[in-house]
Amino acid sequence: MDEKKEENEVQGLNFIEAEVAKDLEEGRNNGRIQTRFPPEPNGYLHIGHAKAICMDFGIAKKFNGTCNLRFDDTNPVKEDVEYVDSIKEDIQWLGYQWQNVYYASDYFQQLYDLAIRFIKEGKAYVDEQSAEQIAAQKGSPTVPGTNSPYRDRSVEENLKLFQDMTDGKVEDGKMVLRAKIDMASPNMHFRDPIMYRIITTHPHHRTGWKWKVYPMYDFAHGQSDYFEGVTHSLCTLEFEVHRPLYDWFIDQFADSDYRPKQREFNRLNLTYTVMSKRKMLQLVKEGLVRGWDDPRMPTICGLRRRGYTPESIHDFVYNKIGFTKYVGLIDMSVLESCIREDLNKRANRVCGVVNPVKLVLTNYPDNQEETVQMENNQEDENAGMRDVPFSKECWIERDDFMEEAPKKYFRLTPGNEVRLKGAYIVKCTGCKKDENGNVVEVYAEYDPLSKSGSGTPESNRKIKGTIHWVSVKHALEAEVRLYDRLFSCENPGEDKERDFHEMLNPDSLKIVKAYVEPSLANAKALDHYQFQRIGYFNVDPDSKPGALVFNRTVGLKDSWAKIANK
RNA sequence: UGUUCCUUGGUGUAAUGGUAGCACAUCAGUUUCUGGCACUGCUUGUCAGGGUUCGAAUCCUUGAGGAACAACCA
Repeated sequence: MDEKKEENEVQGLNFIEAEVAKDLEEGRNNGRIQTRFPPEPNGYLHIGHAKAICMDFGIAKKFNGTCNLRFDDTNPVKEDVEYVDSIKEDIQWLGYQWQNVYYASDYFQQLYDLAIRFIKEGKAYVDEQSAEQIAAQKGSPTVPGTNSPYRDRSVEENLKLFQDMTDGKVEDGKMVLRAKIDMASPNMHFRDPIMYRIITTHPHHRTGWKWKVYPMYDFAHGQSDYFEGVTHSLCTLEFEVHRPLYDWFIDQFADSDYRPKQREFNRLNLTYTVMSKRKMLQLVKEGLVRGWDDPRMPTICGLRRRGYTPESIHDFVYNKIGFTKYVGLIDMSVLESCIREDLNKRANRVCGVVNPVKLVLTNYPDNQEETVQMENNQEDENAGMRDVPFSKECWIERDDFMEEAPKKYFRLTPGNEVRLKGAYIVKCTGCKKDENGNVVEVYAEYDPLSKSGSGTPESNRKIKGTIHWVSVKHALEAEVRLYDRLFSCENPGEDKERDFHEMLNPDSLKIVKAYVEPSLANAKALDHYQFQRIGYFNVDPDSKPGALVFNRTVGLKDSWAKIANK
């Protein structure tokens, strides 16, 4: 019985959750669960961070623990408050709330005192070689390193020199504090890792000019976890090699059985985009995108502006990609299917014509107009109906007319009938072309008895094709931004041969003039819609009444395009 | 020729010694006043060899392939 129950509990847990469950069961750290999300405030959060956020906050939620936000702000050269604010905003938008906000810089004094203790115990020394010399002595993964000539200084000398570093008496780069461990260790991270370096050129965004020495990641992260009482320090796979050092540092000074546990999971890689901060920064700095929140960026703010919902991202992370130790590459189509699924339920349907051509109903009275009713969302029974004006001339998609159509083309072509969504059945009679052969107007005759919902036998006729439309007289002009993948190759981050710029998709953004139905006049920023038969769109923050701007979040699946391409 | 980690359909992920399943993608249908949604069905998989076992994707072993690590970055 008990065995059965245990099995059920382990079901559906990823490997990290399973380990946490086990720790809990064994009473590790008094049954306490505490995690942290530790971003460095040197860039905007991206979808890969969203995965880590779901893990860190999700574990705390699932096991009744707490999760804190801790900024890993140990390098003032790169960090800035600008990023602190955006990071907080993005986490909350994703639907998570931290227990406390902490900063690694909160622990600068504590870390410093600990460094002094290491020196006094003969476990750290001041090295005054150049970065190049130190690197040369490190050896390589296959060749052991050699000891620094300064490795065996006296405690007193080390203490004095570290004090000089602290007091700003030493120039940047002239001295570092290193842990004295093992220059021959097969793990490179044990070859006397640097604990402190001197930075006097930049003020810290929180401590100003107070400190001249700053701790390195390996000496700051694990210790911060320990000071805070973190029980599970979850991070990505590249830190796996750091784990023995993480444990080593803590073992040197821990005074109880409590131990934080670092565990690693795979980071997210997505096709047709890049996730490295360096490359994203390059995209922004070089103006290759319009900013960190450009809807083509994989940033949280970019996805938000693009029309992604927190729910869709959560579904993607938890139910679609999972957490493992295998470094894979997720197809963008998986993310796209998540947002389609979410928006299918919540986005109201509207008519928007993105590539317009005029349709004239030759037998419809010239000045007549009328109102037809359309369902807002047939996937949501509470969504209701709306009125849409109809008249003799309508904008329709260029793609919905072909003078000479192939088989299985169910749209307008001379002699063929289609249903104008929510209105009438019309029969195509021809078109007008300009001197270059471009279609400028399409002609059709409507069947007055076929009005949708009228219940007449004519209205109930089965017509193979239904197209959307917007009355010319009532149409609102809108700017529509059609986004496509940012890169034209699957894994731009991996391709070291080709230049980054060459791999960019030149058609990642197309801006078009579109016509939308008048109900959209007061659409608010970030509102989601489905432009029927076209795709999901949301209102860009640039949008204003009278100057509407829409972003294409993602297109609808288009099985006609597949047939047509064959 | 070091250390650590990884390898299940095209992609990602389940199966925790006992029926290899799911999602996305693909293909073929049904349905449809969205060529959407929904529904049905097809195809495709345990990296290789050896061992333990009544039974192995799972445990052991050898090999192959891949990743991370040589920043005064995190």
